[in-house]
Amino acid sequence: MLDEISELISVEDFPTARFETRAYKKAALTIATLQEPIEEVYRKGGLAALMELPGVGKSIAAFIEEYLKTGKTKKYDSLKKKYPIDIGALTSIQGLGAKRAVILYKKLGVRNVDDLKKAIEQHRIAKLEGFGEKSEEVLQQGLAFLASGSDRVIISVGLPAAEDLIAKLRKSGLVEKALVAGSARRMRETIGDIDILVISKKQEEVMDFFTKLPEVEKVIAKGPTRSAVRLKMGLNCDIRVLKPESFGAAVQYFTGSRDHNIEVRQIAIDKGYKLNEYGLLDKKGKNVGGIEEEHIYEKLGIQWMPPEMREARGEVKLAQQHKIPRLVELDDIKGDLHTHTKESDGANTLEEMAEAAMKLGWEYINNTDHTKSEPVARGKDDKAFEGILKKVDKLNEKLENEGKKFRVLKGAECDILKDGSLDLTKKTLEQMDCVVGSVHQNTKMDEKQMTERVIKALDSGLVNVLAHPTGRIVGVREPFKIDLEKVAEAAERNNVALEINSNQRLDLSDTNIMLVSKYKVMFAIDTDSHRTLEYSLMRYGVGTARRGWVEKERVINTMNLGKLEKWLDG
DNA sequence: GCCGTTTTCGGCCCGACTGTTTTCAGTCG
Repeated sequence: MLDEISELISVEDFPTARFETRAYKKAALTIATLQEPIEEVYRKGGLAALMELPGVGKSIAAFIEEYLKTGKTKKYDSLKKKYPIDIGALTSIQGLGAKRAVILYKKLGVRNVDDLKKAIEQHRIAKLEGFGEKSEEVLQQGLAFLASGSDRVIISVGLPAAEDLIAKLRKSGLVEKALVAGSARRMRETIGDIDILVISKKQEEVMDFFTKLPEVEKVIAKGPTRSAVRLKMGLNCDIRVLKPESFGAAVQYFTGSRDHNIEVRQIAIDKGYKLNEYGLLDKKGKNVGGIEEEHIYEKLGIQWMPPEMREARGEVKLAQQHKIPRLVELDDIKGDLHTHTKESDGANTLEEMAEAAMKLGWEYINNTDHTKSEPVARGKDDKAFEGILKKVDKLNEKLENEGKKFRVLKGAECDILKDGSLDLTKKTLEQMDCVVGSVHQNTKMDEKQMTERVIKALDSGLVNVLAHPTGRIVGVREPFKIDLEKVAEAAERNNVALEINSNQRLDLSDTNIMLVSKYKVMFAIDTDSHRTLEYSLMRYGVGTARRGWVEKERVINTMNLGKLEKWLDG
């Protein structure tokens, strides 16, 4: 409702309309990204608690209270009476904003997406004043795009696509510098578009080259400094050609996030500067920023921070105090504690998995085939694990004889059953170096039951890592209900590491990592690889950990083998 | 309508691109 109000006010022309639009938009965003339902906030703290929320003041707090009490609000109803249109759906169409949506309503009676479709079919839009053939075409394409259901893609798909484009730009010889900005640089779990920044003296040639790449499906906009295309893979991609002296500011600006930038820009203003994508400008309008974004932060007296942290979650304040932590890096990773082989549902042999891990410079992997309750994944019972463990011993012996400094740990991805018991006997599990416990089935239980189930497994003392603690799969499966704080408490108590799964799960997520970080809990960043190629996913787990502000010291697979073994025994 | 270690009144980001226009409004990021 707040979003709709924001849109509808934007078409009004009273003097402060554009600012009220922004105010409602901000409040809507705050509430949409709240960690708990707004009902809870109000129930706990009433009107005062509502007004504590960023962007929520007296009026909007009263609005929320009215809604929670009566299920409706006068403000919304009266605006909807004036503009009885589905403004949210209409403005979600690329190329259609609130103003023209209202014009379409007033002139043609278009109230929703279906009406718009009809108006386009009847060719009525091109004839309107202020519109034209091209406008009608743009709307038609916008509708088609909407229908195609194009959405955000997971970072492990989006970032490589962006990096391929960067590689092509560099190879073209037309650019002096090229990099990916935006949410991909921040390693957000999903990205909605790709932002590319380049320095080049050959603006026009770069744009020609880029818009004609085979990956491009359609050119949306093309100018000397900015072009936008739709890629065949379904994402939009923006490219900007910059002058060297603006590059630092542009990298900072286009990396975002938007909220982070608002905070940084405020500091610039306080210090008498003006910060935009072209530079950090002093009072005389002279650009004092530099070619690297570090210069911008430096000049503002803020410590530079990794892009993954820039989500307006307190990092700016921390940077002002020069207390930015040293986050875990891909190079810190010494091995992978969650891997599968052909033995269960993987694609490679144990030897191949070990070989590939050695090539990455890792010191160990943990061999974790599925257990018997996962027949689909060809899970193994106690008897079968006897054989598997022997195989691991044999391989380790062979590696040692060859003088290789590498170890395969004995483990399993052991199902945590419905009642919290484990899918293998104590005897089998005790022979293992590192047991990864995970919930795969009966995930629909209520929060209390699920929490107790997992805690019981952790309290068994047999589990070393809790895999994908919320069970979610990005874009596929919602997390199950579980009280992660209680789980973290149990994990701390039992010396169990919580997994940050690098595969399509990205579980724990960045915000969940932050949630459990108040406990002295350790993490394991795993790839859950089912083939050697999936080891490359490790960077996304590390990225997610970094988004949760995780330091190297909190990650057990940054330890060398000796230290890790000690930790596992402890 | 929100916000405030310089302000409780007076600010609030702004430039690029496009289409429909003869100088600009709408949309987007």
